Order: sequence, then C-alpha cells, then structure tokens
Amino acid sequence: MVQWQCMGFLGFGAPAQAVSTDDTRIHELLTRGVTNVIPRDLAQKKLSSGERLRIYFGIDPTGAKLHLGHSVPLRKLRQFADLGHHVIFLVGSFTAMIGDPTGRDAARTSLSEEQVRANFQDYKRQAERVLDFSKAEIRYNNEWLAPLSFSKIVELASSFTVQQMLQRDMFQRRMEEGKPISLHEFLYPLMVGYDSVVLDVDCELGGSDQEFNMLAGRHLQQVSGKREKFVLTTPLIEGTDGRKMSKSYDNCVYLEDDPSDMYGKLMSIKDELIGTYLEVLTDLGSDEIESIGAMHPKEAKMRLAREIVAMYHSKEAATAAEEAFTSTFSEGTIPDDIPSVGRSEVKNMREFIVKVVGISGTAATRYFEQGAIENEAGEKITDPTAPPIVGKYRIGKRQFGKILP
RNA sequence: GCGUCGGUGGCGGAGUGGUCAAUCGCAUCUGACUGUAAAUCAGACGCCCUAGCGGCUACGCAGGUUCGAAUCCUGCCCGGCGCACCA
Repeated sequence: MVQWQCMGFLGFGAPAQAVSTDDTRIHELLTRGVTNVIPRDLAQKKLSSGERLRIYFGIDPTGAKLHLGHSVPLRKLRQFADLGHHVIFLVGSFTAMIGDPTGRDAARTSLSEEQVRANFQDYKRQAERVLDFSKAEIRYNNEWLAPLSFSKIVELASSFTVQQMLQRDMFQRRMEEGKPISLHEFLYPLMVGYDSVVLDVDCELGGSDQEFNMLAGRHLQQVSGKREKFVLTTPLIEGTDGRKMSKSYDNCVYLEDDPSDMYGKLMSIKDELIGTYLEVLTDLGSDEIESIGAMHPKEAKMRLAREIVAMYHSKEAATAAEEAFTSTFSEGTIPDDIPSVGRSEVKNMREFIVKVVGISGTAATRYFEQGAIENEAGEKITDPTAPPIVGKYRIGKRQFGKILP
C-alpha cells in the first residue's frame, strides 16, 4: 500500500486565524466571478457565522499546463483563504486513474504514483502564482478511494438512480449521438462525491462544468448524515477567440506564458470579453473596471493586458511587454531578440525559414508563395531558393528570424 | 452469441474500382483591411527534393483479387444499434 503523505497540513494545532464576516467581502466572494451558489442561503449563513469553514477544491493531476481559466477557481479559493477559512486542496490521485468523463471520450491513461506526484508538483509550481500552498491542507483521494470495498461502492451507487445520472447534459448528448458511455463513467460522480463525505467540508468550489459532480457530493453528505456543504461554481472563461478556453482550441493564455506572449494574447481577445476578464481575472475594483470599460477597446485591452502580466510576472515586465508590443505590431519594427541562424548554416532562404520556424520545407515554400516573408526594409522575399542574406526578417504575422553573418 | 451498420486528413463528414493527396464545413495558416484583433474578401492547408503537370507515404490492421482499390474479397481489431441470453 502506498503511503500518501499530507503535505503542508495545518489542520490541527495551527493558530486559529480570525475569520472575517465582513458583509461587503462576503458579498463579493459570492458574486464576483461566480456562476452559481447552491444553496445560496446556506452559504450566506455559514459565512456570516464567524466559524472557520472547511472548503475544498479538487484537481486531476494530469500534468496539464494551467491557463487563465484554471486561475478562476484558484483565485476564488484564495479569497476564501484570505477571509480566514481553512482551505483543502484535493489531488485526485485516484480519480486520475479512471479519467474524468467530462472531457469527451479521452483515453484514460492510468497514472503511476510517481506521475501523480510529479504532476502535482508541476501543478503547484504554476498555481503558486495565484495561491499560497503553504496555507493549504493537501490531500490525495487515493487515501480513501483505493481501499473502498465493493460493498461500500454498491452502497454509494444505491444513492443514485440511473435517471439521475442520465440527466447530465453530456450523457444525454452522447446518447443522442450514439456515442459510447462506459459504465465506469457513472461512478465518477460517486467518487468525487465521496471525497466530500470523507473530508467533511462546508463548501466545495469548482468550475461550472463540475456542478453535477459537486452536487452528487452534496447528496452523499446528506445521505450519510454528514454536515451539509454548499457548492460554488466559477465560470468557464472564454479564450482569445471567444470560445471556451481550452487547450484543444489553442486559445489559451497560460499562467507561465512569458510576458510578451501573455500580453500579445490578451491584446487579441475579442472586445466583448474585456469586461469579463477584468471582473473575473483581476482584483481591480468595480469603479476602475467601469472606467476602463468606457475607454477605447484598444486602450482597455492594453490596460487589461498590463494588469494581468503584472500579476503573473511583474510591473516592469508588463511595461516592457507593452513597449515591445507597440513597437513590433503598431509600428512594425522587427525585434532584436529573435531566433537566428548563421549564414553558412543554410543554403537558401527556404532552409532559413525551415530552421528558424521549425516547419516542413513544403510549408516554408508556401510562405514564400504567399508573400509572408519580409525583410527589414519591408520588401517581400518570394524566391525560396534565393541565397541567404544577412538581416532580420518578419515571417508571417508574428514570427521573426535573423540571419547572422 | 446472432444480426446489422460503421471505422477516411486536427475535428465533423463526403467519396463506394481509375486524373483521389481525396468534395464540403469547422479549426488552422497566409495576404488585403484594421485599433492588436474580430468581421469581411482572397488564397493555402500530407511529406521530400534537382520544385516537375516529379517522387514518396496515406483512407482501422493484415493479407488477397485486379493493369489499377479509400472503394471489391477474406481474416482480425474497435465501436453503434437491434435481437437473444438474463440462474
């Protein structure tokens, strides 16, 4: 049996921090960047009681890169911590081996203990830009799910009906489309629900796509006579193109993107998203958000981009990113810090593009045909077999490269 | 188990013996436009090179039939649906 240690566990003995019951803060907690609170009055009651609540958030340690969408519940979690509540961070070490059916029919890759640990370290490194993990209790659900007996599983399963499970949108859709639904997928809500029972929490936080699972946990808590939790869901934010931010759409702003990437991506979001981003992703006050909303969209985005880059990097980095962006895109200057190759390393311009951009020869040829290659003087280079000439080049919209003597 | 339908490029989905590297939609990329975008318009969208109406590899996997197959046949693997089984 594997030993799952509890890292950073401060549950017992830690000096009880004062819990804030400030109405304004509670109101903001329950409304800003929130999709749903179920049930709302329970949340209100618990939060104003002055009691230190147990609140938890679970993740699948899949080793994914975190993006701004992931930051939304994390930021919410931090707000709870700031109010003085006890935050439990649950690593879905066991569930990761089953695979969350929320993501289509993703192949369930079973993860080893080492992978789970490594993935969580990876997660933590990225998430630490938002949340202070030293103040959180960290648990692995492997601890209680692995030893569950079949009879216990049957007992849990008897708390739900097939009809209830089928209510879930995703299942209905898949039924209609004739897509397979594995039986084990019905067990997933059971497992994450059981987490709530074991952890005996007052609140669970998660993305709105997890609402079904979280409510299953609420149900199980009631059935087992444990304390009743409330569920708080956070919105799934849209990516730079307006669709749900998701790796598969390639529209993500990653928490570890370097400042200029992050700035550029934020500048390219749709205008309509500015307000949401400001509200959900930044700590700016509502007055300020309002005044930014009144600005010219470009100015507003610059302000937003600067704000977010400053949060994940630094104020200086944000300023630098803004200057670089303006000079590169508004003024069309080719930056200096770009990939380069020596002139003798390539025999013609096409090879230069292949090397510096990392694409196939055919794709590079296309760039020449389409007039995507431009030198510093703004002249288009159209002959892929032309000999390499020392200088800086713009390759398409936002790629650059230079040939060194 | 039986029957039946199906597995095609990042996704959806055409094609049912020969100009098929494969219609089309989405996504992506490029050009024009712009406030960085978006929208719009135009184009591209397997890989290789000596760049040609050239070569190579592709339509679940393995064989086969044919001058020639993504398209026909056989076997296998994987899925949907229906039926049967249900102590």
